[in-house]
Order: sequence, then structure tokens, then C-alpha cells
Amino acid sequence: MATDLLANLNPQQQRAVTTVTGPVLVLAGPGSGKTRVLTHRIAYLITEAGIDPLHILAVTFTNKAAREMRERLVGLLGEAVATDLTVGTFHAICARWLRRDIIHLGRERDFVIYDSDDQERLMKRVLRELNLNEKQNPPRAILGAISQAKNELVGPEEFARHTRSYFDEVVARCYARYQALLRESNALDFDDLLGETVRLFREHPAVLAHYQQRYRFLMVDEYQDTNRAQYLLVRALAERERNLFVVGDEAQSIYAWRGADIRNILQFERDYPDATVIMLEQNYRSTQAILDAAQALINASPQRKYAKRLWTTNGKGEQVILYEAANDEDEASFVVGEILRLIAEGAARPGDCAIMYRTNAQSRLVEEALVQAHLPYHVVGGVRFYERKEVKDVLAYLRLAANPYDSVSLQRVINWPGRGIGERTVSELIVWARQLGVPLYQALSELAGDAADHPFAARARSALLEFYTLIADLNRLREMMALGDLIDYLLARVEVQAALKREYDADEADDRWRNVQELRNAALAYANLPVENQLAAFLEDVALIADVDSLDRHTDVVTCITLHQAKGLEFPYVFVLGIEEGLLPHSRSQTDRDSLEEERRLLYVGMTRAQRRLYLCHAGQRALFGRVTASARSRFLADIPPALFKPLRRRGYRALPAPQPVMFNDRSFNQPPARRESGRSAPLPTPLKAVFFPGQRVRHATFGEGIVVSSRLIEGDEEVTVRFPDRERRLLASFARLEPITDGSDR
DNA sequence: CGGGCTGACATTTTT
DNA sequence: TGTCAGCCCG
Repeated sequence: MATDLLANLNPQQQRAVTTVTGPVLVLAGPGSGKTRVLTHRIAYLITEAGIDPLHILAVTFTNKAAREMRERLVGLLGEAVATDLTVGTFHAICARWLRRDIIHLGRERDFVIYDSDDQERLMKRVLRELNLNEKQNPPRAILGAISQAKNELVGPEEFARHTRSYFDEVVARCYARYQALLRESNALDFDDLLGETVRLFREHPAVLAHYQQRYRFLMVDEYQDTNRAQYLLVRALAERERNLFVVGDEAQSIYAWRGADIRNILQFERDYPDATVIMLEQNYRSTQAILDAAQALINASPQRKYAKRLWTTNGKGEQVILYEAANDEDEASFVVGEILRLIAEGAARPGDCAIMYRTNAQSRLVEEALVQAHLPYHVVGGVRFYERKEVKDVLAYLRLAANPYDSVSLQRVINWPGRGIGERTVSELIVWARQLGVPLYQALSELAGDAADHPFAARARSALLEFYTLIADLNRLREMMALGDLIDYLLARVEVQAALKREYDADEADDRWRNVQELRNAALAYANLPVENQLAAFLEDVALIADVDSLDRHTDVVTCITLHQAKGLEFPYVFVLGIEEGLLPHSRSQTDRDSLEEERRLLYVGMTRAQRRLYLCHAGQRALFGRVTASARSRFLADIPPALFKPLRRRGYRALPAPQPVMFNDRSFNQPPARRESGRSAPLPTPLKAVFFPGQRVRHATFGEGIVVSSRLIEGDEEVTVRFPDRERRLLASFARLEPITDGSDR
């Protein structure tokens, strides 16, 4: 058996698999077989080291990773053994533990989990209650700050004690109220799942001891993506047995903006001085040519601790192709043309090709080109199934059936479908409930039990009571009915299909109704559970899985995907688009070194997805928010020696309607005569060349030094947006007397 | 109370 | 260029 498990593993992988005890840090380069190591190690622990699978916990970040791992383990160990293992995402595992033990924190175990949409709705209510303006205090920004605080385990009170700005003051007040409403709604947000588990462990050593006793062998995937709360969670659990096995790659850390703390992986050796450190450098995915280019890019980063040297026996392969497109349209048509050619040559099938980009907006042109070429494709991302409005509306009723105190769900459907409860009535209800000091549902209940002084007109009151009865009925029925029947009852009683037909035109109503039916179908999977558990189990999965098996890689279609989402995937042919200043690195990430380096890693992740051939593309100009803008090639491309590229000339390009000659990589080239708008004569094209490019450092006599954010040619002049120390300014080059600072940093 | 219009706005998003 | 929120009117 041991030979089976270790066969086909290289020496480093074998060492990782067979190191059973103590802290282990595995630094796994892209394509180095880390999932294989994780699964084989688990199998090894069980079959060779005799560890009871009940003692093993494996944590991942995504459901997809967890599912894959479990599938592979079933293959290695069989269904029976695999079911005894605990494999799941941080959030799912924490939710499970909290359902068991949250009572120790004085909370109910039947809490609902709020997703970001729910959070936003709740925050909007908070803002209204506190008389704060949504425009000046964007709910998402406030939630971002709260999320950060929660990741650091800073509660509302502590946060309020350390405010350093007006914004902090606002956040502090919102945080307190937000948290109070969460509690009142018997709800936890995603961050709470982690934070409350850590708090549970801290405040209740006996509970922690129970889990330490149970889980003696811990494995964490994508360790570079852990945030502070996850780090503390893992550390607490591992404290007793110290059998902690983490896998990660600092070079693939791309979620710092979401709270991931790269220090967790960099300091592992300090946390565990006796740690075994193993580097996986053999790559099984790509050609050496691709690896060389990717490594050149990443090695140019000043922030490397564990520099790996990736190698492969796959052979040198073809050089990385660098394509300079005239503009974004040309870029898209080039990519599509290449894919068509690869298919015609028999080298590839559509499913072998992936098109990657920094921002979702970039997919549009690509899609148009794919449609024209009749190439089948899918775009990863977009609105996920359980986030669709009609699905969430129906879900809101189900959540209320399980937990009527869920105020976000209650507000969501109190007037859907319309039953004459307008905004006015809702805010009266909110104010009244607050006066009474009770949750919204409780207030409705008071109203039903002839409360003396309520603020509602007779009509509003009867509408509210009708809604109250509906929720109360659902609440009563949930324990007696199978989930499918409950949903059928709900759909019939609130006349969902009719409501959709009223709100949308025929086609869209059909679409949305189909989604609702799809939700109904998903409920079938729970039919074999005891009736009283079906609804809760269903809602839990919906909250944490959040998507119906999205990426079906069985279909043979081109994949369009953001670089972030591409992590963990691989394709024979990869096209990375828009490798330009302002886009990659994104203009919003050019402010500080850390986010700039994260952009570099993002490109690195994209490049290392390629198995056989990699295309890197950039365009000289690009339509940005409807305006044509000059776009300079990314500084990152300069970090890859030209010898590693095979530059590809464009084979003819289409003229843009832009009337001026434009800068293209410092060389201006002539364009066909400007097209005229009918009726109005265009200004004579001034022989102007753009002088400034994004990322460039400039000096202004009054404003001082700054960095060019963007530059565009407008009516014979160049409009330059520059970020100065105090703020951004838009300047006209002809007036502003901007001076480029030449210290060799950029060109 | 709900439908249509106008103006600001604009990364990435594992759960 | 496209979306979303806020505003005005029937």
C-alpha cells in the first residue's frame, strides 16, 4: 500500500506525505501537485500511520477545492473511510461547530448566515436609522472596514476606542448598531463564522479542548490566503498536538485586499521553530519556456522570501507569445483568430483555451468576437444562481420559515410580491419596533395581538397582518412538511409565477420562473433527511455553497475568466489580455508597493495556468468607459527578458474612429484620415503625440511630484490625470507644464 | 405606490 | 459604455 501511495511521487512530495507528526510547511509552486500531496498524505496517515480518520481535519478555501479533495480521497480510500474525514471550507466547518456550541456564547444555534447582499441591506437600514447619507457613507466601504475589524477580532467597543478619523467614527457607530441588528435577527455574517469560533475557543477552553481532542491532524490548503482570524483558529486548534500541515505559495497570494495576510505563511517558521519546510519545485503542468517567463516575472519582485526554482521534464516547448495589439478590438479578434486557427490545425479544442483578464468589463469585447466567430464559450463569474433576485426572494421566505426574526429577509419580502406595504409603512414598522425594543417579526406579532397604540392606518395594518399570518403559517408548517412540499405550498400561496409575469416581460418571466423551479429541484436532494431537518440543511448549504456546480469543465467551450478566478485551474492554451499600465497593474493598485506586487503575482498566477502555450497580449489603445485611451504596455513585461518571447506582429489592424494620431509605445504611427461626424467638421488633427503615460512620474510647479494615472488625447491636446500627494488632478498638457521625472525608474 | 427618466459611477470577490 | 440609485409624475 505504501508503495502505491508513494509511487509516482517525487522525493519532496514523498517527504511531505510521510512526515506524519509536527508542524510542516509545504511551499508548493504552481502545478507542483499539491492537491496530490494533500490527499496522499491523508491516505498515508490512515493506512500507514494508523490514524483514525475521525482525527483528521482538512481545510480549504473554496467548496470546489473541498469537493475535489473529497472525491480524490474517496478514490484512494473508499467511500466508507472518506466519510469519517472532516474536509471542508473554513466557513462551513466553523458553521458546523457553531451550530453545536454557539450556545456557550449566549446565542441560538439556529442562526442564519448573511451573505454580502444581506449585509448590504442590513447596513442600509443601519445608515437610515442613524441618519447617515448613503452617498457620503457607502455601505460597502463601511462593511469593508467592519470586515477588516472582524478579521482582526476587533469588536465594536474596541473599535470605538481607537477611531482615528471621522470615517472611523462613522464606522464605529454603524458597527455597533449593525452587530446589534445581526444579533436581533439571529444572524451571523461570514466574518462572524470565523470570529465567533475563535471567540468560542478563547472564552471556553473546555470547548477548545474538545476539538483539539477530536482533531489531532490538521491540514490547511492555500495557507497564504488565511486572514488573522483563520490563523488564530488554526493556531488554537493545533496548539495541543502540533500536527499542523500547511500548504501554500507566497507567490500566488492575490487576496491581501480581502484580508489575507501573507505574513501567516512567511512567519510559519517563527511560529513553529521545529517546522519541517519542504519546497515543491517540480512542475507537472507547463513547459519550461512558460515557467522561465513566469519565474523571470516573479523573481523581479523585491518581496520574495522563499524563491523557488521551478523546473519540469515536460521539455522546453514553444516560446511565450507576446502580441502587441493596436487596440482592444484588435486584441480580441487576434485571440479569437488564434483559437480558430488552433482548432483548424487540430491542435486544440475550444475547451482547451482560456482567455484571462483583470476586470470583468474586459470580457465584453472578447465575447462579441467569440460570438462572431461562432465559438462556443462561457464566462465564469457573473451573477451566481443563489444570488439571483427571484431565487433570493423565494429563499427569503424559506429563511423566515426557519427563523422569522431574520429581519433582512423579512424586509426583503414584506412587499414582494406587492401587497400594499410601501416604504412609508415599512419605515414606520422599523421605528415602532425599535421603540418597543423588539425584532420586526415580534412587532408584527404585537400588532396582531391588538396592541393599543401603533402608528398604522387601517389599510396598512391589515396588509401587515396578512403578511404576518403568512410567515407564521410557514413557520408552523416547516416542521410538518417535507421541504419540497413546503416550497410548493409557498409558491402557490404567494403566487410567485404570477408575480414574475407581472414584473417582467414574457421571456424574462419564464427565465426567472425556471430559476425558481430549479431551486425547487435542488430541494429534492434533501428528501431523504428527517422532515424536521430538511429546511435547515438546505439553507445551510445554500448559504455556504453559494453556487450550483458552476464550472462544468466537461463541456467543450472556451473559458473566459478573471485572473483571480483562474487560480487553481489549468488549460493547454492560455491568453492573458490587457497587460497594460492602469489595467495590470490596475490603476487603483499603483499607489503602494504591496498592492503593486499583488498585481504582479496576479499575472504570475495567470501565466502559470498555461500547459502548452501562453499568449500575453496588450493593446496600444483601449476604450475605457466609452473613451478611447492610450495604453502603455505593463511594466511587468519589462521584467521578462525579451529573449523569452516570440513577438508577434499584428496582421493588419482595423482603424479606430479616434481622430488623432496616437502614441503607441513611444512610437506614433499614422492612422487613416479622421472620420467626420456628419454635419460638423472635426477640428484639424493636430500633429500631437502623447507625451505622458500611466505610471509615469511627473513634476508640476505648484502641485509637486505626482504619478500619471491616465492620459488621453482630446481635441488636439493631451489631458493627463495625475495623482499628487493630496489628490488627483486633471490637467491639460499644453497649460500645465508638467515635467517628466527621469530617474530611469520606468523607462 | 409604482413606473419611467436622468445623472453619477466605474477592480479583483474563495465564503 | 452600461448599471444603479434617486427623483418626479400619473
